[in-house]
Amino acid sequence: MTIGRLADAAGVSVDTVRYYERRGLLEAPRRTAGGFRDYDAAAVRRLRALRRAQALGFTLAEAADLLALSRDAHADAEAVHRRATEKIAGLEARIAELEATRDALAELAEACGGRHETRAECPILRALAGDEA
Amino acid sequence: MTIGRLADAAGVSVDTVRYYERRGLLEAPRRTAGGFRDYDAAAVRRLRALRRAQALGFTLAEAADLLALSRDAHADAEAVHRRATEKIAGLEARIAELEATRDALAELAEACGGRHETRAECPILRALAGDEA
DNA sequence: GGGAACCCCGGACCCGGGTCCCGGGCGTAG
DNA sequence: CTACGCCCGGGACCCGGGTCCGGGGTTCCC
Repeated sequence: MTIGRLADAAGVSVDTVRYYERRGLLEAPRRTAGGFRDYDAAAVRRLRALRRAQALGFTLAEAADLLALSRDAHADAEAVHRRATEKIAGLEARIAELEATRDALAELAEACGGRHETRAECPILRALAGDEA
Repeated sequence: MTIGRLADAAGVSVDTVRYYERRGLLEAPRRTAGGFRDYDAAAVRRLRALRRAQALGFTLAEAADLLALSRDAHADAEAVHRRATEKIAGLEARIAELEATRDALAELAEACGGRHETRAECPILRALAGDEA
């Protein structure tokens, strides 16, 4: 299977596949006589697994790490569970940050409302100017 | 006021001030005879306002845009309000994405639990492998 | 066997928001 | 007048995850 077919099968671009190989996330496949990469079905599974891990919020490095755990030896399912728990905590933290930002902005937007005050009175502009008192 | 004092006053680094100037977010100040940047109190206010806008979730370009609105002519407070509303929507969308990711991961983590199944049974690893059925 | 479609490699570039480094020039207190 | 700290410009580099490009070689179908 050529890189193009692998890419199609996994729903990524050819460039992405080569990029993953450079990053060490995807093993370098054997080559045809002409030098073309030649992949097997395992590569499709691996690539899809990487994408699923990514969709679950893991970075590429973390995804590779997770897959290594699943491949390595006597499955350390506890380690996998820990990675997941940490990632959830990270997501929660990020969500909390964004919510705090959203709340602050929503409060200002509401105070501002549809009312078209002059710029000196717009709560948003006042907040930016530092009129917090 | 030198760039170092401005940076201290606004709580950013000297490099950041120069970076903002390069980006056109901060007006190039006048210079001393020796070529040093010489800032006034307005620069401190401007820099702080940029940082506040950033803290409210705006990118630097958006922050500059907002400040331009507040400076321009007969305050178009409605435009400011619209920018805020759009940004809130963007934040909500991002939060929803992260929550979906978190929920998916939390579900897997709970199914996995503390129980140390073999890797073939760990729901997280199974999900990565594509065993969704 | 011809030509279209695909693949090779390596490097440059993108987003956003900076940080770090270098060699050399100011500015000021002692 | 000297020493030390701050400043100058400009370019390179960081994170993460890719994308795009150019010039050339390979495969495969008709």
